[in-house]
Amino acid sequence: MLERRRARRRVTSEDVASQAGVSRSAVSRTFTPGASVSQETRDRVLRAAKELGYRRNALARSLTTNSTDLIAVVMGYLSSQYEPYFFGRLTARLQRMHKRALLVHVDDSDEVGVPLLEALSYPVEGAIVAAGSISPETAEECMRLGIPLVLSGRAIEADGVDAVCCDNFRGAQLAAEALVNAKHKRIAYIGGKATIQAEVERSAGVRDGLAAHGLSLFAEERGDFSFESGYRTALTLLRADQPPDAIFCCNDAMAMGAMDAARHTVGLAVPDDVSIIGFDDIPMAAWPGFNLTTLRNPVDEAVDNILDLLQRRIERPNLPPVIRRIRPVMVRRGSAKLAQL
Amino acid sequence: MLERRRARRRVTSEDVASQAGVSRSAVSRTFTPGASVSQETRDRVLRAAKELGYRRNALARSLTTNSTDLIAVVMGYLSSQYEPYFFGRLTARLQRMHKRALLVHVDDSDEVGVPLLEALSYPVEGAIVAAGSISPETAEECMRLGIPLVLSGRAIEADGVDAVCCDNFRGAQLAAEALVNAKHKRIAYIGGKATIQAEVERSAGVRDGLAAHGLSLFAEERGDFSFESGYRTALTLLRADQPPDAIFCCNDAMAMGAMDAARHTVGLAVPDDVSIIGFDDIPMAAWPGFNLTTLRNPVDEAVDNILDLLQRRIERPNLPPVIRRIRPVMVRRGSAKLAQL
DNA sequence: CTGAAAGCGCTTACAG
DNA sequence: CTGAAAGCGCTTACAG
Repeated sequence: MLERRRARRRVTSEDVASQAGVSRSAVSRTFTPGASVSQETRDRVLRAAKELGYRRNALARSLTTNSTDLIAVVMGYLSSQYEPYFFGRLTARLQRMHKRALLVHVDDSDEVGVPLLEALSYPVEGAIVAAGSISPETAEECMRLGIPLVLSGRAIEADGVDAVCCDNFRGAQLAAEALVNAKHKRIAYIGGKATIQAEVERSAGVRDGLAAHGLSLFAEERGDFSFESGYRTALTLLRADQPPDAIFCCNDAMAMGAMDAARHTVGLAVPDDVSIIGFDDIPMAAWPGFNLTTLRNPVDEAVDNILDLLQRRIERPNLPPVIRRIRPVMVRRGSAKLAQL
Repeated sequence: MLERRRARRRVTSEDVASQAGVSRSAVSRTFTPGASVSQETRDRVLRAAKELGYRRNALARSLTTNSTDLIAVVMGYLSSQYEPYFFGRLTARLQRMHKRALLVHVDDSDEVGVPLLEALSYPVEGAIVAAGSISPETAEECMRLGIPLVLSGRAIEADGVDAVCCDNFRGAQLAAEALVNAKHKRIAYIGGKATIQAEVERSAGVRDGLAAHGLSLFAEERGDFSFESGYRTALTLLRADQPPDAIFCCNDAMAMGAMDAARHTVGLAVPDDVSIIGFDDIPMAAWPGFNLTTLRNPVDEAVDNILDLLQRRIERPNLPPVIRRIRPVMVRRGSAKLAQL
């Protein structure tokens, strides 16, 4: 019975101190790199700590050191193929930096305000927003609380808020140019949800790329970034009297849906009858069945930049806000007929 | 300049108290549901809190209440398609229970010991292990620290450790039976990494299901759960002099790889030339291009059970350990010729 | 209903 | 190098 109650109460530095016959200060010092403790004291403390199973309480510690190593990370359902890939990298890197991710879940298109602010009752050192949308008011509130904010894939103009985004406009321009150079004449676009920044920018980019050659979009549909929506909208495009000879899709999942529609349902060859280009270069894009030509949205580079900006702003909270744009690169695989380089 | 310094220091209950002209106790009470405060005091505190942008510090609070609402969650790179799906659900549910996930990242096949134990310096109320492997020693250590542990998809025998797993053996049996009933004669198996529990159990199950009808595996290959490995090993099977007429794969990703190999590379029709069955029923299995027949590993049911067990053990730490098995269900789509039900 | 005080588990000047 | 003491931001008996 005694055993049981003992198991439940966490061992404290006081326990270790009395077991080792030293003060709590000595215990604290042995676990603080660089603090001055004699070898003998240190050994006794270490021994006692081991016997008792002591682990210092990071929270109690943070109360005095004022550093928690906690970073709030806002994520959604990870339902796209891109998100989990990004997220896995991000959390791995965070851990390597000895920071801990405190998760905030938001339904994908919700404003992050309430759940994020709730999470901020834990004294995090910063927050990374990689899902949902964030209002200027929420950003302002974080600023007031002194919590540095870094947005991923979404940018707003606000003091103390940094962002890293793919250069979506440029990427879509590249896709349009490559398609035009390969003599495609009827270039269609399948967009994502109109409220999402990536859609706005990619949509503008493809139009701009076409306009530079005196062309405009031959046809256009709107999906919701899901495979299914790519499949469905591609069907509409490909069954028209005049089908497109190329489709640029706002993300890879929709591009894959479009490939499926062309090949399995309409009976068209890709890329011989229709070229298809996606965006993101998720791992699945390289699968032989898809072998998708796409614009790579470089995950590691994005993660590096996010962490770098966060660090910077933790150290110097009053820096002017920055938006870093990551250059996408064209990955040529088999789903589009493109001119030789 | 003063402004700046003010922004950096977090507003405390002391600040609110003096602004409102009340004691810290009063502040604490207004934020503690059910505590007795007069309406007037409450109003003044609320007003002051709002003006100052006060948010009570969950960590400082936890020091006295002894409850942090923090749950450590061990995850990997989310590289399979199943993991992010599972993980998104888990964190959503956790948040709805007003628990916060503290993330622990492990490289997928590593032992979780070091990173998990490090995370436990934060006073979490429990831990969920959904990636990596866990040694009895690590489990024992968690037990000593009084941290309830629930494993997902992996089971070990240890006091104070609960687990929820798919009934993999049963699922694989079902696949074997369905294939035999549909008169397949040459049934092959593509396994996953031999060290993973799901592989061990699914492999045993398919053999058992076959043996019940006097059959045994016609051929066998080993992949690593990735699409690529399914593709590669299926190629070997299908290019043999005597190819199988059915392939059961240890997970959906490999089954999709096998489908791709059959259709795009070898030129075989699925299911007319070869039936293919996967395991898990990841969202992608339903995509038209795959339309994969598979065993559903029910995510929501798993999550419910994990959370239920965790709750139970937090309340009653000394309960005997339990392993809950979730029944998989056969999802009949188009990738396998099966007998009518 | 309210406030002064003790306490949660730690760290860090301070004095020795 | 070491320990006693104060303090981090909160909560909770206790007394009024």
